[in-house]
Amino acid sequence: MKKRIRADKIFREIYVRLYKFYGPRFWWPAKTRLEVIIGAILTQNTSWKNVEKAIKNLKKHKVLAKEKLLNIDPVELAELIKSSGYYNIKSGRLKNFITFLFEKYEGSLDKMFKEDFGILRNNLLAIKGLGEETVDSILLYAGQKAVFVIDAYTRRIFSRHRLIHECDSYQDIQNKFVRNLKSDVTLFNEYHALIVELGKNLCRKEPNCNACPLKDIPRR
DNA sequence: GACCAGGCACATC
DNA sequence: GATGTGCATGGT
Repeated sequence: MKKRIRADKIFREIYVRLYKFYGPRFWWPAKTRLEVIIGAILTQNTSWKNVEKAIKNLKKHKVLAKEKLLNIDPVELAELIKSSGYYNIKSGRLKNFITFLFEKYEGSLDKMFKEDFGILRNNLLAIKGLGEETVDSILLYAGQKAVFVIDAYTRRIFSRHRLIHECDSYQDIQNKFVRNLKSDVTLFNEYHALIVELGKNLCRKEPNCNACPLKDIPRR
């Protein structure tokens, strides 16, 4: 009878392999917490390169500031973030977040992140346009909270190794990561960033490529 | 020109 | 609860 390898060993091994292969990712690629949050919203179903252009444009027009975002006309904002796609929708989503921040936390990210974790996560999820992935990215990368972010790459890669089912709910997949890893902000930060790196480089083009750092990870 | 990218809301069944 | 659709640019 073949001995079944413990899931936590595999989750750990995948992390170690990716880290050795790609090295630290220094995520999130942003200078401020506000920039992280804006990036998290703009990158919804969009390549990061297109988001970078939009953020650069916001900086150029000196709009990358809370009060400015609060007061700018949504149509004007949409124009500035055009390169990130879905610009009308995303302009509204940025507005929704910033309005929430001022109404609930007097425009202070410090106050917001001092909120009880469970309450904050639910508050953020109640904002129209912020789903689980966006909210968890904000909590982890802007708020330094130990939350594991699940995205399309995570689903694809981990279902391929039969550690999850691709159709599992977000919550189910997240629970699986949390159960099998030490709860640690730095680990969660790096792990998700490494998954994205792998996903961007190899995942679609050559799923069984020999150069893949996970090529002989045991499948369950 | 087709396909994809670090999602989400909403309609319909 | 599952499934389908609209939102849109820019790179390959």
